[in-house]
Amino acid sequence: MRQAILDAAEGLFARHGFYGVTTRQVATEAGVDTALIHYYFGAKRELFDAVFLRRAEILNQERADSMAAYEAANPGAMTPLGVITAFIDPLIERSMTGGPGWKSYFALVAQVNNTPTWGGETMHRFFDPVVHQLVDTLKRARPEAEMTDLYWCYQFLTGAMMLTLSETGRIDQLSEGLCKSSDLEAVRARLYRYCAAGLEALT
Amino acid sequence: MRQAILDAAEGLFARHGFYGVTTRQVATEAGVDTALIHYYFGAKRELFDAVFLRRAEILNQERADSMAAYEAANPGAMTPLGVITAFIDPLIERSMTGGPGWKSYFALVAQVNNTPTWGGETMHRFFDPVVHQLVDTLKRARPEAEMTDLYWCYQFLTGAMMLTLSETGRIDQLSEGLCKSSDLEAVRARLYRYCAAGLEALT
DNA sequence: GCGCCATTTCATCACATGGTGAAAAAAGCG
DNA sequence: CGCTTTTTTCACCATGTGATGAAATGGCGC
Repeated sequence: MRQAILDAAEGLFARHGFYGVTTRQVATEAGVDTALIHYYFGAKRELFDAVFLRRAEILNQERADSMAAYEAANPGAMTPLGVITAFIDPLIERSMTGGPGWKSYFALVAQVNNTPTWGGETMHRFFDPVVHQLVDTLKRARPEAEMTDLYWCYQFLTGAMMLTLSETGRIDQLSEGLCKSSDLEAVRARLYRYCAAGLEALT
Repeated sequence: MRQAILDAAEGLFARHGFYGVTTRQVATEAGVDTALIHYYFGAKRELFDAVFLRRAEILNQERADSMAAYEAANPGAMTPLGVITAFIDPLIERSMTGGPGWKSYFALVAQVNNTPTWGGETMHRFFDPVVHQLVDTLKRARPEAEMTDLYWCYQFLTGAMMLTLSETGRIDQLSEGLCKSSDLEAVRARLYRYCAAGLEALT
């Protein structure tokens, strides 16, 4: 039941945001009583945090491993493209093969990422260590780069990446079917190079 | 009063999103009665659209003019950097000198941009023409580029740009004060080159 | 002053909201 | 089986929600 509640909450929060979802909707979707949500998670916000944490832990582990593996395999010969690929690819992979729960999750993170009041603080709580690992690894790949530039690069990267992973369907409508949000192979073929080239241009 | 309501709604929607704001809060903030909101705008969603439309019109005009002026000044010698600068700079300029209302507005657009269900549709309704102008102009600057690549470039660009313009404070916390969300000159010095280099790398 | 209009306030409705405590059911265990 | 503990349901509360229609207020030409 605990997992069923998390799954239902994840999907709903992803579609309508924190305030756009009621505990009753979550309960109905999960097929349980409203009170059960409070029994397991307490207040609504704590449920949200539980949803957020569940996959964040997995993601942080995979990304840390991915970057560490890349660095170990290319001692002294790291490129920004390689580091960035190691940083992003675990997410693309999960989105492509992890099932609909992961798609919802990324849409959720994208919203939080762009939420002013508590979004920055939430991202900070769950994702800061792995981002610092990215920036530090990039610094080792390009020692002459300024830290400020690297942080800005991360900002641009995460904005582009999360919007793309959230698959809002905007690009489908805009390009009149030429591009498809769901075509993550097309993203893979472009996003990494895009971000790497941007970084090279700034350093 | 009409403007006061729009201002209050804009600030609140930007901070808490559509569902995170009640008509009563808007009324209190604007110093008017709840019923007045319905008198002027009808349903809550129509109020939201009115907020969204007010500055979208200004923005679309300025961006269209900016890109047209660039093209007129550089016949046959356009660069992606120039086109992208002409596309983004009006927003940066407004955010820097337009007052707090504009800052709220960009935070609002950033959220809508990342909203799955109705976000794509809303962006489509208000901003599609000027984006098509961007893509078409880029195509004239780089005729050999594929349209699909240009659309993806726009997707990455808008993700990076809107997250940055929403000034969530995340980069401040992440970089421990090294970078400041509010330092739009720092953004100007980096974002244009970043996006232009990304585009060149894909074409 | 007076009628006419747009604007603003007031009182209120029907319903949704997050949350709670007690009771019921199910599961673990000798 | 009996007993305890965990899990699930039920009934309910206080408050907040978007929205409405009637009444009051204000400005303005005459």
